[in-house]
Amino acid sequence: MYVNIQSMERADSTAPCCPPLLAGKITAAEASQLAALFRVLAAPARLQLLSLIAVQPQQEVRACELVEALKLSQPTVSHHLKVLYEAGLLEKERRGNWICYRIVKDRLAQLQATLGAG
Amino acid sequence: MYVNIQSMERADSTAPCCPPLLAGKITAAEASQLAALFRVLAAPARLQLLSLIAVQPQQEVRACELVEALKLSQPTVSHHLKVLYEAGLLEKERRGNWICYRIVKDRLAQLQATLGAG
DNA sequence: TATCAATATAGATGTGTATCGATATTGTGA
DNA sequence: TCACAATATCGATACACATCTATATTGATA
Repeated sequence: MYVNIQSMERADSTAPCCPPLLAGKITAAEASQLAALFRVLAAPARLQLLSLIAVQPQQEVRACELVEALKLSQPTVSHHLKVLYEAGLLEKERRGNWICYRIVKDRLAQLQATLGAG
Repeated sequence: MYVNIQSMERADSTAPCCPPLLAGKITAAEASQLAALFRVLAAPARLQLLSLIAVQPQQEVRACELVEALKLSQPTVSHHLKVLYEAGLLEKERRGNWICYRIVKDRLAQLQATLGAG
């Protein structure tokens, strides 16, 4: 029972994503949802994107800067940004020709919380 | 640059696994290692296994109990337990005919820490 | 409106892995 | 030593997805 992360609905980053992993028996559906989120983090390129965005002075980046930094093709970077966005881990904003991405820290904190005992 | 999780060396769960994701620019190698760890958690069956082990009164389970609980074949469960073990997330101990698994909480805490700002 | 830069989508390809049935291994006890 | 139970390994299959090139879309500006 998998959730295809390439066709995920945009996550609601205000709602808690999942119950703590160790605090009680999770259901198959919960496991599937949580696994889909971890799958988003299970790609080196996406971790590098998050890291790169986090170290920016303004905490945000234009997509084109990330293409240069990652040494991956523009479509590939665009794909990864979309996956992160749809997982609720990034938010974006158009500024003229550019699209600027920021990390949604709350969402990351939620995910972090699931690894605790709750 | 991927790390094949099906042929991972047993992780040293005493050594810190990875730098915090948001505290500085991580290298491609660090991203690859960390992604491999998240890939271990990116399977619903493995999350259910962790959850099931965590709720046991003694915090440990025999493998055969997990087969019944997960409704997956015995070889499949054995495979997932191996992946979790090699990632350093489980430890095991033979007791006669049985093999008992326990969660390595420190390892999980390390992983949790990487999702923070460090 | 036409052009250009930035970003997104489409389609194709190769690889990793979740799952299974069949079989091997290992340890216990008769 | 043999039979049985628990676990692990093997080989095959199907599918998700990371990546690419080519192309479409979008917004700004001349």
